[in-house]
Amino acid sequence: MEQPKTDTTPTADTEVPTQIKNPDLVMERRRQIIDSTVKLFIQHGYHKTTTRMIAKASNFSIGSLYEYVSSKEDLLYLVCKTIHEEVQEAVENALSKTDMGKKQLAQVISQYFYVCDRMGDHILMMYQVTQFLPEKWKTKVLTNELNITNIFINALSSLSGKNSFPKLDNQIVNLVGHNISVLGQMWAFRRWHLKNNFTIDDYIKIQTDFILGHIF
Amino acid sequence: MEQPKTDTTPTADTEVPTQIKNPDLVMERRRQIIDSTVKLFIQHGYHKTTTRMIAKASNFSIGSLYEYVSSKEDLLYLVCKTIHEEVQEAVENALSKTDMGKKQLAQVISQYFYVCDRMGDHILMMYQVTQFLPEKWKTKVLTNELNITNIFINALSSLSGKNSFPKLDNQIVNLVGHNISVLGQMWAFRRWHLKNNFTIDDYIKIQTDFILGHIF
DNA sequence: TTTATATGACTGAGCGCTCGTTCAAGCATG
DNA sequence: CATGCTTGAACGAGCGCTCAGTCATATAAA
Repeated sequence: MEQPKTDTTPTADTEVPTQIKNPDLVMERRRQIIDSTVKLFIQHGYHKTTTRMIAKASNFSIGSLYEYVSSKEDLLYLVCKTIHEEVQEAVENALSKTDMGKKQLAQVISQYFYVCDRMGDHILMMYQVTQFLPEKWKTKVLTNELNITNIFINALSSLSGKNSFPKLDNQIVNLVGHNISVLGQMWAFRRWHLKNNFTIDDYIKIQTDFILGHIF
Repeated sequence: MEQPKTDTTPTADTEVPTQIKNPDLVMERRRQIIDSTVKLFIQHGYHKTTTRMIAKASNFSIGSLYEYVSSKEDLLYLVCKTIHEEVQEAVENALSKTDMGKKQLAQVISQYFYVCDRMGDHILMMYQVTQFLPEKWKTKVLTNELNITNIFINALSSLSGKNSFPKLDNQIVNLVGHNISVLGQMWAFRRWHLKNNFTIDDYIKIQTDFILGHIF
């Protein structure tokens, strides 16, 4: 298994500094802050969401906010990280239930696409917002993104050559993994059109056929 | 043919107001402005690009800038529109060369993907920037995006049922069109990973196989 | 041809405002 | 009293946009 290790220390990391001594308090407060921030970012975007709005929505003063988080950019990073953790967990859950046989690939795809449906707002927001991360955090966030894609890649490669699946070259497996990842996200970032023409179940059905090459 | 009509009045539209009387001058100056703005937006993003930077890069005073363009948001719209026109033209060019037979679909995909490679910066920028458009303009920009996707959809549907292609249901054609569109753009917005692992020609080769169902 | 006037492109200092961030002072707990 | 947490007024950099004024050129009058 080439499964890359993902550090999933919930959010108590020392990565982002804080003035507060009690680490439990930090975790609890940051939860609150991140939760309200996610909502605000989804609703207004990064720039139109002010630190004051965030403070108010989390029932803090701005002063307090800056005790728990050192800058708006750092907060943005925490937000991205939390969302990725949520997606990753959901996907891994879906994966653990099935043992990668023939039709199970379709299962995994389907589960993942449901996650994308449920978290559409979050996914869209991530697309819009990663650009504002300082380089240091951007790299980390892209790594997290890659971690999720790697789940598919690993699933595919564990399948390659078995159960009437053709033996697939690494490059192909790699790219197909990315395709699955992106076609899921596409449901989020093209929903302005897709939701008018498909239900999520239509979408899953057709895309699964598409991915598995049943169309042409 | 369900080809939707696309208004391709270059950029002389009355859509975006100006104080300047001479329409030729408006066209010429706006060209300059849009050109430098595209570069700046690609380099710094929308928010970090100030109107003063734009003015300087176009060899104007800010005052003058605002004679030709009524707000930064309007300018953003002009930028998006111009890029879409460029993509659309390139795609239509590619399409007109081949007469939609069997292998020509692969040709079109390949041409489109080359456009996405060449205009990667622009495509990425559009993804990051559409969110800042006022609703009125956003709708128009999404329509332009759809126009491009429709080129693929029309190509596919003119192909459906002929030349050993299966007869495809409308929904499927529709979605596959979007998939082609997005898989092209993916080369731009995932290049942080893809460019390390594929050349554009690798990418085209594998994706074409993928789309045409030759993989599984 | 010269002079007076009108036009409209162009200039850039500056207004009004927002926003991220800080810090001196307050409060609660042990 | 000390420590740890909270508060919100204050700061100042930076932004989009305006507007009173300049200047080159075109037109009209003499």
